[in-house]
Amino acid sequence: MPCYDSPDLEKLDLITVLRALADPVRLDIVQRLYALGEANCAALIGSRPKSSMSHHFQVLRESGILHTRIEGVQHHNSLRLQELESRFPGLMASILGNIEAGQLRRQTSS
Amino acid sequence: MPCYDSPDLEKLDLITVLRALADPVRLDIVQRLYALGEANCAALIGSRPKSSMSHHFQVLRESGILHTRIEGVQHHNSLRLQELESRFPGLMASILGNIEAGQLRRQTSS
DNA sequence: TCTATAGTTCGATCGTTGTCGAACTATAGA
DNA sequence: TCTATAGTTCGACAACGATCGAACTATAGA
Repeated sequence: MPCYDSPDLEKLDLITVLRALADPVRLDIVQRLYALGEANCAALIGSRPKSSMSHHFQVLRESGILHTRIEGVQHHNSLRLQELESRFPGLMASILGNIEAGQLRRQTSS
Repeated sequence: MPCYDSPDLEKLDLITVLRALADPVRLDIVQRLYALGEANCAALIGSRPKSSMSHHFQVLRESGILHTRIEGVQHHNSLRLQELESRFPGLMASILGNIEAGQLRRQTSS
């Protein structure tokens, strides 16, 4: 099982990112992941089947939104906020703005 | 032919807006519309068939991104930047940021 | 080595959406 | 009233994407 290397910054495509975010399940994953900081898949699945969620994680990974760190049998997911901010300034802040305004800038500027 | 009333601010849905933007043809329309300020359909069509473009305009209208002012036989389209900014702060700026940074704030704060 | 756990891959199904030609509607101008 | 123009609506088709069960892979722990 490889280490899921994330796509390079300059390869991130706005359409791809928007499409990845434009799904209720994935937007929920992104927003909860933001609240949690880092989480494994199980913590984000809820009641949906694993195969469905695995698909959504794959879309988020391949679009560059999500980074997956493998530790043993668990996959720790986190948002690539810095990379996304430098590639598409303000985008994630506006998406996450509904949750808690202002926190993203604080988090990414460190 | 009715006057295409735009959906109310509080009815705008983030998923719907993101889905509307997550299409290359529509994102192109939005970006060119931003550059032009206001334009009729013909000015934005390019080489595509009218029926395809009419579909995209409908999606953009119904999602709340676009406002259509009817004048005689022509439909004048413009972005609802103020409304979008107040409903989803920073979203359109980040989408349009690739084009010309800073101009959106200047335009919407007037 | 055996089992449980975490997550992926595969394949099928099904609803959604983009595309486009053809017919239609409505307005402006001759 | 006739014609041209601007754009919509309809219907068909194809492609894509979400969902989910079942089988699979890989690691941790007993």
